[in-house]
Amino acid sequence: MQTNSEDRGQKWLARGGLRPTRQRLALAKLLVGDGGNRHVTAEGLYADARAAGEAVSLATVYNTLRAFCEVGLMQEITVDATRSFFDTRMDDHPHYFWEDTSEITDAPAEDLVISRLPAAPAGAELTRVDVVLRVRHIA
Amino acid sequence: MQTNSEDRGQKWLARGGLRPTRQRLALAKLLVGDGGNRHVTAEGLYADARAAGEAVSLATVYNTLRAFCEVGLMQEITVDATRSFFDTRMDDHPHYFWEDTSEITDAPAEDLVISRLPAAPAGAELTRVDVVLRVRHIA
DNA sequence: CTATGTGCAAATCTTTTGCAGGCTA
DNA sequence: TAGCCTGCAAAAGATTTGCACATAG
Repeated sequence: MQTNSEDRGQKWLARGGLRPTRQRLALAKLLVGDGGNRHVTAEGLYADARAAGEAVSLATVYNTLRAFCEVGLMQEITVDATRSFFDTRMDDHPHYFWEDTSEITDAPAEDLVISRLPAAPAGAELTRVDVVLRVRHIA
Repeated sequence: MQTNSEDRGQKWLARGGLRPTRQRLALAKLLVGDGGNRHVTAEGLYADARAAGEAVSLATVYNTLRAFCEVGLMQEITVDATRSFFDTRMDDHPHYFWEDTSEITDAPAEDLVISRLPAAPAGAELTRVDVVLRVRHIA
């Protein structure tokens, strides 16, 4: 129901310590309102917001996604050199990247087992391991 | 020696079935002349070419890298949303991405063992598995 | 000779930024 | 009220493209 998804967005936003402005609440609701994880591009979220009748500018969508990432509410996923994707799920998990439609979906983390991993080179520390399974719809 | 690296570039180019123009030979020589694998950006290779005294335009570098990828001489690596990287090594291998300097280096493939991998979703086929180890220089 | 390839500049696309006005705490 | 936010438009980067000229086969 509506109220529930609004609450969820509000709490989520509060967790990041960000001011609950109208625009941020609207975007938060779109992002976590239904509970599921979303993988969005700035343009895509902007389109969703407009479709939902929310008045938000594209620049604000960019700034807001960036802000959400900075406070640890989301993370950026790099799979396509031409577009940035953002994920509401914060744990380290693998993704499917659909090359023909440029979409991202979660891959089942329990089905990925890395039994050996290269160590970080001397003088370096490992910050994250990105695993992207590139897939394509069968013709 | 010079002749050797020129030969190498020439043969490499021929393998792709591309016409050996002056510009392509120059870039090929820079890319595979010393035998090692290179990870370059268009801007970076352009700078190298100019430094080597080769007259090549930036647009041609872009077009040429794209052409090399199309004929299977190189592959694009996606690790940074703002820049495209190209790799002369064609097998599927992991990379280190240095977050602080935006550089890419090869990670030892033998140290990566994936004992279980998520299957491609129904109706899809797996084309590649990208593994990027993000690292950072220790302060 | 004909099809490709090249170079320049302009165009495109995504993302960021400057600045004036608006709103939360 | 003070400081953070927002929106618009302009700026900034990276990459691509149109078109006239050059060149490999």
